Amino acid sequence: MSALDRVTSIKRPSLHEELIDRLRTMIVEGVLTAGEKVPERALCDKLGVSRTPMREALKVLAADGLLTLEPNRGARVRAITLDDLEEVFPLMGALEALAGELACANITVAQMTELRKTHELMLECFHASDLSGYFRHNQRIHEIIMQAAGNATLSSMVQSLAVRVRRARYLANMSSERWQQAVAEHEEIIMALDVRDSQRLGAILKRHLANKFATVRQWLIDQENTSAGKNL
Amino acid sequence: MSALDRVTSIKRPSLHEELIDRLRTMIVEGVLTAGEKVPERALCDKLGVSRTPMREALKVLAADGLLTLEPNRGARVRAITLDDLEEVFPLMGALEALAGELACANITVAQMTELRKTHELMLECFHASDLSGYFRHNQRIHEIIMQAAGNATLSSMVQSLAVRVRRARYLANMSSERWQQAVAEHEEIIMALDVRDSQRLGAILKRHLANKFATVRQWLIDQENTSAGKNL
DNA sequence: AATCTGAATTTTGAATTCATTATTAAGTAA
DNA sequence: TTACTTAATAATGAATTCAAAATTCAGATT
Repeated sequence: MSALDRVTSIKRPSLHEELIDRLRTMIVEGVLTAGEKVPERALCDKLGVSRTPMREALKVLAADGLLTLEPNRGARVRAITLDDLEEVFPLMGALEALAGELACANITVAQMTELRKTHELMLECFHASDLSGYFRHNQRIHEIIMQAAGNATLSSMVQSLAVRVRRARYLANMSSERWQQAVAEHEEIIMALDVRDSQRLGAILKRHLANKFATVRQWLIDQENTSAGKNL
Repeated sequence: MSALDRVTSIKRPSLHEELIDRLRTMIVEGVLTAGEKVPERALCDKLGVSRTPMREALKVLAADGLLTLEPNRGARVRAITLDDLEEVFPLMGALEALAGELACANITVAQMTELRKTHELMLECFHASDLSGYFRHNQRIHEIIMQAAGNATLSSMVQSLAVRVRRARYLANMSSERWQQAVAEHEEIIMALDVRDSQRLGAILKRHLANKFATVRQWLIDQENTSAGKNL
């Protein structure tokens, strides 16, 4: 095998794919807020593309559940409702549980090491009350588990659901007790993975998600009360 | 409430949505066979639409995993590989299990009645060796359970995965023992639902899917052996 | 003033056009 | 022949154009 074989081909992602990413990010970060109409023309001008690839991207994001397309009336950012959350969280729970079970069977030593390392870093952030750092490491931990599960289809499904939930800036809403609980759950996760107890890990992850749901749910309720109608 | 309120608005689905359905069906029914390049121009002519909505549809189907887009080289129908099946079936198992658990909590008397009725019809087809009738009723049973679960997000995810698997015409491959086993599993499903035993139902459905996997897997292996390389 | 009507404007859906990149075909040299 | 160029053709990706639908807004009517 020559060194040339390792040279990957130049990939210039097509415009519509780039737009899918850009728009998704804009939605997650709240640049495009829920309920709002997507200003197609303005976005095209701002991003320097024509309407064709933009509209292709909108179609894909709509199929993914981030937007709704109203016939002859353009796209709207889909709002997160309580009903949505009640649909999404049991699903996430089941999928994360599956990921955990698969990870028990497949996780490598290197991955286990990175997991422990990341967990340590997360703990430090917790003790330093560094919420955003905590969030980052927390996310990474779930990524490692998902990666260890080795199921790309599962991964992309969870990813898609996670995006829908992540738009909620619910973290600030986390009580100190809830935060402690979350950390404790993470300890359990590591332990179960350590002894490859897939049944237990699945159960923990399901519970972990259920508890997370309670936090997000409360955040959403608070949102609706403060800025009536104008939810995320 | 006046009678006018019950008049639903006229919905003319946009071209690209119609195309998504049409193309999906063509892929499931094998009109477009796996590995094959999607003849964009020809399809547009045949269906009487321009390339714009067609390409929008292709983008969506690609995001859904039915096609792959090769830059500057058009779309290809994604082939089902053994690896794919090994990813998809545990997922389907977990999702169907979740659907079963939710259905236990939510299924109505009417739905339970239809379920029993459909099960009876399916049994008749089984005894008459009517494979396609069996397939239809079988599919309907899973639909009823999914409907009873009352989770649209879950439903659409399972739908999307099911389409990917359904392209395999694996049914003809089902041995008489396997067929009997499948029927027995369905009896168990009905019983568990009857007594609302969600844990057991979940387990049965997971097992049911695992067994189905074995059948599809064998079908795929046979395929690869008979028509080498030219798989679905 | 409040509501209704209808023309002007904007936005959307889809066809068309255009530039770029692949594919095929034809010709040339070994 | 076989391999290698290069020209011709076809396809793809994206911008533009055009028709249909929605929205806005000025003026009419009560």
